[in-house]
Amino acid sequence: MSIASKYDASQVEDKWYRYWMEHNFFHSTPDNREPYTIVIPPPNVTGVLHMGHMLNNTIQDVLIRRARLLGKNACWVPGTDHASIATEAKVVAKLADQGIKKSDLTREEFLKHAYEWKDEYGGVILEQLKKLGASCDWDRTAFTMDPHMNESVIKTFVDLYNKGLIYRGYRMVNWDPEAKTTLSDEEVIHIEKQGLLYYINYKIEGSEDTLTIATTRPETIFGDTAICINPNDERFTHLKGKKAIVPISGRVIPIIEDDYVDVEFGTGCLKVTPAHDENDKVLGDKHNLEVIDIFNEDASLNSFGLHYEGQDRFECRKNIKTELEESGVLIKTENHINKVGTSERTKAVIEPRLSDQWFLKMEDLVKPAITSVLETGDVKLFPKKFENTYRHWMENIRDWNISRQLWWGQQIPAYYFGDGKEDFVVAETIEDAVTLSRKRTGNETLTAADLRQDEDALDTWFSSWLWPMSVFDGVRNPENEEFKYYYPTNDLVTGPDILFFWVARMIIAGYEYTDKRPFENVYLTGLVRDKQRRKMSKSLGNSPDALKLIEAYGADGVRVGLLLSSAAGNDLMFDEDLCNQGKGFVNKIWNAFRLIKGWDVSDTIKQPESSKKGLEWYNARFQQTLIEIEDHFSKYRISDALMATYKLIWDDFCSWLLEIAKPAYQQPMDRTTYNAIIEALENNLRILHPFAPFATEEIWQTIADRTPEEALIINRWPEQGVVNAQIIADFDYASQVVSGIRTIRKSKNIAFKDQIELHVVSNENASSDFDTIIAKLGNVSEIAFAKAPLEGALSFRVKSNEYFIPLAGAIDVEAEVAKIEEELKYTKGFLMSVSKKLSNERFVNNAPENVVSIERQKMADAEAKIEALEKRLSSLK
RNA sequence: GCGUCAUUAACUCAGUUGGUUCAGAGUGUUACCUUGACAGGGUAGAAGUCACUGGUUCGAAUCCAGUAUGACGCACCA
Repeated sequence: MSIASKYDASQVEDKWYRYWMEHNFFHSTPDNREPYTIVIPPPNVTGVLHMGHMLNNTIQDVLIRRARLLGKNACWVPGTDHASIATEAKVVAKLADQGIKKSDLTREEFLKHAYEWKDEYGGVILEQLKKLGASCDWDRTAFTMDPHMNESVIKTFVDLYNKGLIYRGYRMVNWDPEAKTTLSDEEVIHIEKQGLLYYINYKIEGSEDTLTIATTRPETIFGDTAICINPNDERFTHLKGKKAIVPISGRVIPIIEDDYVDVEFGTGCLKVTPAHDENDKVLGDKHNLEVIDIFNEDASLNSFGLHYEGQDRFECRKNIKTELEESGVLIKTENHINKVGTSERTKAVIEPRLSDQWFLKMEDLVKPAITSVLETGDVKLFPKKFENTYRHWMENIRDWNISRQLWWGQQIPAYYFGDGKEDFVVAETIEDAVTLSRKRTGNETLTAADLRQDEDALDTWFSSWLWPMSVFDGVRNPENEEFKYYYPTNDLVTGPDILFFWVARMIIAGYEYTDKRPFENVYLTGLVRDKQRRKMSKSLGNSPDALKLIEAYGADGVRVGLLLSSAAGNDLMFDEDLCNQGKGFVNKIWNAFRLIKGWDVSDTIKQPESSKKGLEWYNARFQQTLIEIEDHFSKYRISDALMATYKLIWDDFCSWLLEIAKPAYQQPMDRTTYNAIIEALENNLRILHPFAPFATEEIWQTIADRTPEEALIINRWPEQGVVNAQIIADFDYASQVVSGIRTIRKSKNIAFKDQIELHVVSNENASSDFDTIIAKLGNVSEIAFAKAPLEGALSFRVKSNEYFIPLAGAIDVEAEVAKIEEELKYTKGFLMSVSKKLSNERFVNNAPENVVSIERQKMADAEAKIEALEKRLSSLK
């Protein structure tokens, strides 16, 4: 059989993915094994796969595949969320292309379009995950607006309302004029923007005097209902009790006093616009000011804006500047940097706006979520540094605005039976609402037709915070078998950017509804950045096309590349070279397999000693690495686990073991060694499988014909044995001897095919177990023991052992002397520092015993080496 | 403004209770090596004042304080 010298992922990956799917290996049903569960952070239906998804889904797949190999019942639940704002915007835009306005549609008609859109595009990202190799249980694919998920959300809302935790309030909220909806505080991103500070004169009523205010938003003067000064500000005592006249509108407003005003800032006179500023609203409430809302829902001016009616706020700002200038009341403008709230989704500048919204009281709900993460460790964050951020948010939490003025999402189950603000009931179904309304009103003739459901939908996160429960139907049926089996889930892998949006809220919901954590460990990945350290994002266009990367490097290559340099929680500077390295690694093990497969095997020859010893050593190294990997995984140091695997396979297996075992050209190999090498390769495939699932399965299945039950994906993780540390140390010593030989060959241009002799003056009592290996790898005809240094030979030393390679002629005594003198100098310096340490009484008395004895050993080693070097030197002179 | 985290080789990063020849890895780079697994390879080498300044200690990349730079989070004064 001929095997390609280059591994071609494109020929392999789809084949095995199909095979795994056909045999249902990703599917999980409850049984008596220990469950291991992950729920995917549901990507939103408008999304396409980007680097962040690639990273965190690769990590999840590594964890799931490893759990599967460890014999656990691994269940990875995939799905998507409905992303109300983003999706509604897409659907509105698509309809606009077809000449349809949302306002011309009924809610039902709009939702029909939205579902059509979702059915067409909503699954794209999940299909892309398959290319990456994600072994999700696709039969369980969930969507936050599936009927049973909707029911769970509504049930939760009603329950929280009945507990008195949800209330309706008239508040200043964050209004996104583009999406025409409110946002929660978490959805607002503050960005520094260069703006202007406008200084504007207001006339004082009944006098020719003026006062000057400073504002960043001159267009809001139409909403001014007071001027506020600090009562202690002596500059303005003459203004007390007077009234001011707003420019343009000519409205007369009171001058009020409040020490909220900062004397230092601006002019010391503050215009108060209660409808359009949170702090002004507070002032307004305190001083009983009128509230004038000057904006429409798209942030254009309404009739209070007079001749600016209909203009956008920013357009108006420009125009009003001109008018104020012309009328001479605009004194000056200054550059001013201020932080402006923008919408996370639409990037629109947020407009503070007063309106009726639904809120969830957070104060008591967060308590178990604080205790579990910060005190009991019931839920653990990796890396730990996020605990501080978490604490800060949790301890300063504000009530959550959960209503959105959108149609795409779960409609709020509040039903109005009258025009009063309090004339509503909250119920899971319209039937219940009717019953409740009859009770409230005493009107027994009331029917569903008399009720009007609240127009608003719920925040998408109000669905996804239930995710770990609702995907197993645990909200509606907490006693169902699956929920009891899979919940609490084990690990959650996500980006730190949704720590509050999602992770914290899931923890809150988990404890509120099950009294249990929703998951045990939260692994927060870093952000993927480009080489200029910019965050990769769709809007910057600096994210490489995920599928093209997979095409170019193979899914395995991309997975390995991404993981190699992504320590937990640290940002990842993405560079395509990493994928290339991943691809190179896959190719390396492929070629190792090719080499092994190409050997002729003979049953009649005996196993060479070198192979036997080499295998003993490799097995010890393998066991040692297994422990290391285990330790890395336990700390979520995925990249370290991969690097340990990488080095084991590349350095120990390929560079050492295969070179040791390799038979001479066109010679066969003994059966014992061959079988052992295959076994070692299979073990390597087992531990590499989570990182590079496709290539490992391909090699696994090519090694031998396997039944589906024997597929690698459902095979077993190698068993942990005892590590023989001595053999590893002895081999390490031998490898230094090999390295010494190579260095000399290199420096003297002795070709490898030319055999050499090696003479040893043994001072070290080193093990001779690996002499056959030294002979083979150094192409040494004979290892001879000598009592004294050899004349006319090149030399090197390992510890205090001296090695000589006789070389006819061409020995440069002077160079040899210089080399030895340098080694001597270094070793003496080293000895000095060690003996200085040991002669320090306080060190010997205070340092732990083992540290002192290590230092003693170092001193003895150095002394022995110096002695050998000096002997050698005198023999040369 | 407050807080958190970072700063180690040309690049990306490890360094896990302060103590091995502890100053590391991978990539890159330099020199040499291609009939026989792999040039996506091999062998050997070079490369760092562990940001800076002090302190604690027998001993500091590691602990403490301050400074600088950067990232992130939170709150903001119009």
